[in-house]
Amino acid sequence: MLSERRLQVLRAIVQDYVGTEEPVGSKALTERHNLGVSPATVRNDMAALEDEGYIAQPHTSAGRIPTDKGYRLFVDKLAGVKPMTGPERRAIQNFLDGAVDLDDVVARTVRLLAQLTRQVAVVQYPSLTRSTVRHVELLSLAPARLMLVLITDTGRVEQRMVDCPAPFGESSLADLRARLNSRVAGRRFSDVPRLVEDLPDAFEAEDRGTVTTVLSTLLETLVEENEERLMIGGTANLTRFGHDFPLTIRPVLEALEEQVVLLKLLGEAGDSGMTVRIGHEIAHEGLNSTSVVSVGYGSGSEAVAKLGVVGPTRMDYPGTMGAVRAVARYVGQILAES
Amino acid sequence: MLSERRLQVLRAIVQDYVGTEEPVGSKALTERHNLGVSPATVRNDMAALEDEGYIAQPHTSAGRIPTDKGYRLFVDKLAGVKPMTGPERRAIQNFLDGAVDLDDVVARTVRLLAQLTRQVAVVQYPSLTRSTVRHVELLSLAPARLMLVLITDTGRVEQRMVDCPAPFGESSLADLRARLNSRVAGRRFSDVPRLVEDLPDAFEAEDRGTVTTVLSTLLETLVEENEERLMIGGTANLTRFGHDFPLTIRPVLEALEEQVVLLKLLGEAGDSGMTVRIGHEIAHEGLNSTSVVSVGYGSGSEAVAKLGVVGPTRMDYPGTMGAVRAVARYVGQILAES
DNA sequence: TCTGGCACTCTTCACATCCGAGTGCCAACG
DNA sequence: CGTTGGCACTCGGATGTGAAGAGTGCCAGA
Repeated sequence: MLSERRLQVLRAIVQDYVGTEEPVGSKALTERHNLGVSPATVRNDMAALEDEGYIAQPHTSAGRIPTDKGYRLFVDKLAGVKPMTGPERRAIQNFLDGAVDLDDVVARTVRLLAQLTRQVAVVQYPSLTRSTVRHVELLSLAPARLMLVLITDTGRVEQRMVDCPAPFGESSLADLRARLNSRVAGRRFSDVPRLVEDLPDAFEAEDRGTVTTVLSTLLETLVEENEERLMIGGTANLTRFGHDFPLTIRPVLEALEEQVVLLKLLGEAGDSGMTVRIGHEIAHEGLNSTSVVSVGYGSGSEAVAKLGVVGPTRMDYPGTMGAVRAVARYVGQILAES
Repeated sequence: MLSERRLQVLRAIVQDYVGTEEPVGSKALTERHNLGVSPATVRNDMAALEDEGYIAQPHTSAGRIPTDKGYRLFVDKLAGVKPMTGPERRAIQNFLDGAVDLDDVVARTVRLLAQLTRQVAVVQYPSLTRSTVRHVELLSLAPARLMLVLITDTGRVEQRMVDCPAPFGESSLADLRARLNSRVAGRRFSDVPRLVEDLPDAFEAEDRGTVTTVLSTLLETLVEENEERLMIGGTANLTRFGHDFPLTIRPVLEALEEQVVLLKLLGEAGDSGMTVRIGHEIAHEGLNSTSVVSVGYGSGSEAVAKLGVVGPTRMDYPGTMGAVRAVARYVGQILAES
């Protein structure tokens, strides 16, 4: 087991390395942190830490840098979440309050996160599956062609074309619209299938085909999780990554363009609380030298989507976690209000 | 005036430089292009071209590279648009045909353009102002709260909340909905203001306030050009830019995140035909070492939005222009069908 | 007007060198 | 047993030198 002081040494190494971006040696450590021991002692501790795999040296006769395992220990045991200051909180709130619609909320959130953390921000649009239906609208575009519009409580709107098997009269349409809304408005998506199950029975035989088609289109829309979208921003911050550019940055940019990868990444994170994944803990190869800090956010007590940042493993974890948490909280408030 | 051969020399320089990314010298030129003259002659021509500002040498005793002015001449006079091959066209069409909705069309277009040109692709969502109204829907969310949903012929949907000055009955709502649609459905956005001008007169005094509010919200939505969105992709291709990375790539990434900049850029381009802007012809500073090839696309004969690519000034102009034009054409077809 | 020749300029690369930061080990000390 | 100072050792990075090569500009001649 690692002694208390060794943990302190590890913490100091992480902090210094995050600050300077350069391998940190024993002498510098004793100077910048008053550990109360000599460089020689620190060297012994470092050797032990290296044996355990928490730190490594890039070359012989260079300082040490933390390994993924080292960062993991740092995040889990050695560091807390650095709360935002009062002015910062206020700035966040002000900035988000200016949003006019859902797109704008998401866009502002991305910019805010990117600015606060100086890293790449990723914000998932509020997901359909966990939200509730505000309204379902049916429009007749042509005798046998309908448009289905679904409006959610988070302000999201989805539309689908429906080709009817048979012409569908205006009165039937009004009837269906009314019945549909009385059953599903205000309900959670997951409850909808059950609620509309027997709806076709209420209609004449000739309309039943159309009703069934409409319903199945509606259900498809509801479960269409792969339609989940996300917005990313702050990619320019990638240029602060390392000094050996093209190789470092390209795979990350490529991964960021693969929305599937990002969605999977966010999806894998625990549903509650903040999740930090470090370096090789991330399955995707291109992101092996990055860390991802993500958290769920939502309008109520429950998360409806996730947001987070992607940055170098060498990042300021406490600060980043603080910013992510704060932003998620305020976005949740904004969504609840609207 | 430049002689015919000097123009050929310029063309050869551009082609070689685009291919090799290295300054091109007189000897290499005569070897790769059979100009029928000796290196010494080419040297004289090069000196003349340099005097005129079409080419420059990075250092004494290096080959020449084209200047912005040189590229401009090349694009205007020396090169055509390289058409896509048959298989390429088919691949484009197949890929775009798979799209399920507007978002998907745009997303696919971006990916396609990025892949074809190996550069950064920018696609503007079909703009509101030039399209026509398919349907306007009004929903009552609360006694004095409406939701206005606008559906365009390009499949785009915009929604807005409307707070009414006074409660608005269901029958009035149905009335307004019907009147509104009979007037504006199928009309162009630009005609809408005129068409609904006298609509409030048809209502009772008590409802007039609400009707006016609804109308002004509708008009706001129509003119809200700043709401114009765009999608970008292929940023990973930036890593192929130059070898002196961070400095080259950062300002570009920053500019790409400023949607305002990009929208302005696309907006400035001529309405019809393809526009190529090269290097310093672009006002925005961060994009001074890039070129932008853009073109309008639309469902009919008229453009409803623009798309294009951003790449290094040293790009394959004929090929890029061919890809951009082809993609724009097919996207137009897809939009017209849906 | 084109061509071959020639001297000149610079960049690039490889190689050798030097300096210093940082380590590991060891013997001594409390 | 943990801590400390000393010391030899290792490498990486910076610096300098020299040779090679590419490319130019200019000039005299066809």
